[in-house]
Amino acid sequence: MSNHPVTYQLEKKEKHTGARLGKITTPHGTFETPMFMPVGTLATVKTMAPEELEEMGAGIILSNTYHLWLRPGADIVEEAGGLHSFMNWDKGILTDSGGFQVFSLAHMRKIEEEGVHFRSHLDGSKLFLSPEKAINVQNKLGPDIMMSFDECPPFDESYDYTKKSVERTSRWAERGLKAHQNPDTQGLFGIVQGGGFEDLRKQSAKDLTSLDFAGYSIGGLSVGEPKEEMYRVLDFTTPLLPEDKPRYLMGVGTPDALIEGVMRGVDMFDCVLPTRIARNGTTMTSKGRLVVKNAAYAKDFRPLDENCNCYTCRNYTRAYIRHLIKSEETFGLRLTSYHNLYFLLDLMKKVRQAIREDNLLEFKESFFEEYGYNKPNAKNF
RNA sequence: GGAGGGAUAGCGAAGUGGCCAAACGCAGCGGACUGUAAAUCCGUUCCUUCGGGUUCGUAGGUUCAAAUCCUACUCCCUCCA
Repeated sequence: MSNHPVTYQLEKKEKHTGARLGKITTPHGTFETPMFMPVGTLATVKTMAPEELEEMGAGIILSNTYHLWLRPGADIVEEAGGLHSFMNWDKGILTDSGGFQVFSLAHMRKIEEEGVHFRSHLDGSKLFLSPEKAINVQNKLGPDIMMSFDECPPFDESYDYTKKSVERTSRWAERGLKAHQNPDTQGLFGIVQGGGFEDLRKQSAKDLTSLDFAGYSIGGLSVGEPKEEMYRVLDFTTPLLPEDKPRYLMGVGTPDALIEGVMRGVDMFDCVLPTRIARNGTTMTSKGRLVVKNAAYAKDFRPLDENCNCYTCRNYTRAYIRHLIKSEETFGLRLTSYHNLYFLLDLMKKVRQAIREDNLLEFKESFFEEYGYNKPNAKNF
């Protein structure tokens, strides 16, 4: 096993669950885990300044290979001195490989053993992304953590197809590892796939852990399947991953799934949900979802969340934020984005504290109760 | 005083005898959103006991049938005096 530039240090495991408290060290600092990572696809967490992300406690953010490759192009980012310099963010950066776009742009791409042929979503031009190309681009972008180029099939894909896909993703992972040019400064993660099939998840985990990745992520979840299905898969998948490396559950960002994921031994999460719903006028609060753009808040002069200490909640009211959003003022989107990110980062902070104190189950119970997950027909993420 | 144009649902605006409870846009209301083709998308907005009932400035009329044709009236706009 070589020395990776990204390392995991386990501090303790919660007494009653599989939850892990730890630290991940990257060339751009150390952050505590479990951690939620804000998503900044195009080298910006939409509407947020890096200073604000730092202020709210983000230690690492995401960006995206496919999107940056198309615009502005990997060479420009490289010439700028890499992503950190380009976007003025000196903490951790993780780039997704473009694997998710194999899923989300499914109707304009074609998968082959060599790689994936895409149609650019920007101008329709023909593109080709391979495991080597994805690594090559990420080497130029210069994130602390790079992801292997994988295929993320739909959860309800057939066993036969999923099996073929898993095997190909494993081969792609190995090819990516070989193509990696900066193993001393950038860590590369492998992505476990396999849909809802236990033996395929096992196969995928076995293939990938036989290779020396800096960390492992669990992909192919949170793609529309019921939460119980995701938890079921996590139950048998996280135990397949090495104890001494980071575990990253991709695409998860609902409060309950974050806690459930932590209890099953996950260290890192990312999700566009908090920032996307924020831009669409919805917020997460300790009392559950609050659609601040709704008429009910027109004359509500309380903060979004009376238990929140974020910049938004310390200074602005629901009525004002609703007004801004209804008026399409960008400041409104900033305020809700700030709050939602703060909410999840703060949630993870509380989760870490609960692990430290061995009372994660109690914490979960009271959080769920407050948030409204225990109510029968509660509308919540 | 004279000549012409116009009044359509919350607003703007199509429609000029039947397929019109009336296109479309906006505004309003609600919903969706999970490794971001998303500051996007979807639904809905006369009343209703869901059978139907009342609408297209107002009042009459023609017609089997009128937002659409005719008459009068009211109001608005433009031009001329």
